[in-house]
Amino acid sequence: MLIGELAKMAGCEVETIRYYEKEKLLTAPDRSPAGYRHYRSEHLGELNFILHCRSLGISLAEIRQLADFRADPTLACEEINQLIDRHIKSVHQQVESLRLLEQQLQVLRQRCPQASDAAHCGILQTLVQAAEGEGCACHDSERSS
Amino acid sequence: MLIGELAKMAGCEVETIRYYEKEKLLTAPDRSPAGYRHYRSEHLGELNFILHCRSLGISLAEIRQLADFRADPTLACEEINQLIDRHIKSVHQQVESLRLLEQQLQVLRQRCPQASDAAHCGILQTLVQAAEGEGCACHDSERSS
DNA sequence: CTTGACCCTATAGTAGCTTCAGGGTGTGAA
DNA sequence: TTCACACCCTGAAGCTACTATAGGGTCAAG
Ligand SMILES: [Zn+2]
Ligand SMILES: [Zn+2]
Ligand SMILES: [Zn+2]
Ligand SMILES: [Zn+2]
Repeated sequence: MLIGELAKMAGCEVETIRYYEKEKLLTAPDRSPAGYRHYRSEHLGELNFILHCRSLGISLAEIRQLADFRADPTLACEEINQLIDRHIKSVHQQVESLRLLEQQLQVLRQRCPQASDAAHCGILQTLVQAAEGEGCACHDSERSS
Repeated sequence: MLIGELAKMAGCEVETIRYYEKEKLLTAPDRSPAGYRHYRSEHLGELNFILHCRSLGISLAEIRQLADFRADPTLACEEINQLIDRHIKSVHQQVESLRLLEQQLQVLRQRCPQASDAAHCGILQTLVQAAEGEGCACHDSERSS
């Protein structure tokens, strides 16, 4: 299987595969005399493992760890669990801060209910006033709520 | 006011200020004979404007646009509103996808209720099986829900 | 006249790819 | 056979928004 076919089967870009190989996440395949990479089904498994972890937002460094645990399964379950726990925590924090952000943006958006020109844009006014240290609707709502 | 004082007043790093100047977000200040940057209160306003926008997750490219509207306020309120609307939409999408991600991670986590060794780690097993194309608890819960 | 806190520039590093430049390979058709 | 075209290769640069590092200059106090 050539790299383009592997990419199609796994649903990723050719460049991504080469990148994972360079980063030593994917074991290097055999090469044809012309230098073409030739993959087998085990490579598809490896690649899917990486892509699946990536779709869960797991970093390449963490995936490297997981792959090591996979290769040497005598220990480390506890570490795997902790890795996922840490990850859940950080995703949760991201969700919380983005939700706050969304609220702040909506408050800001309401400052300009109908469009006129920039001189009278409530959004721009709010941003400029905040820069002058006068407090802002968006971040003040955080305290008052 | 020297760069260190400005940084302290605005609550950012000195390097960040120099970076914004290089990116033409901040107007270049006068220099002392020795080459030191000397800032005035208007610079603090500019910098606070940028930092406040950044705290709302607005990109530097978008801040550049907003600063342009601020400089030439004859038009463009509608564009400002649209910029914020687009931004709210993208933040909202991020929140949604991260919430889904958190759910998936929690499903995955439950596959390993108690630690033993990696060979029996439900998390690792789930990830490996998913890579073999057998379907996974984490992403299948998406469909079943 | 030296110490230490500050300032300067230019460059490289971060994450996870994507894109580009500049070239080779392999196959089907004219 | 020779051409076109799709695919493959490498190495380097680009993306975001900074942060860090190297190597040096300035200034006030003691
Ligand atoms: Zn407006
Ligand atoms: Zn605000
Ligand atoms: Zn486990
Ligand atoms: Zn899954």
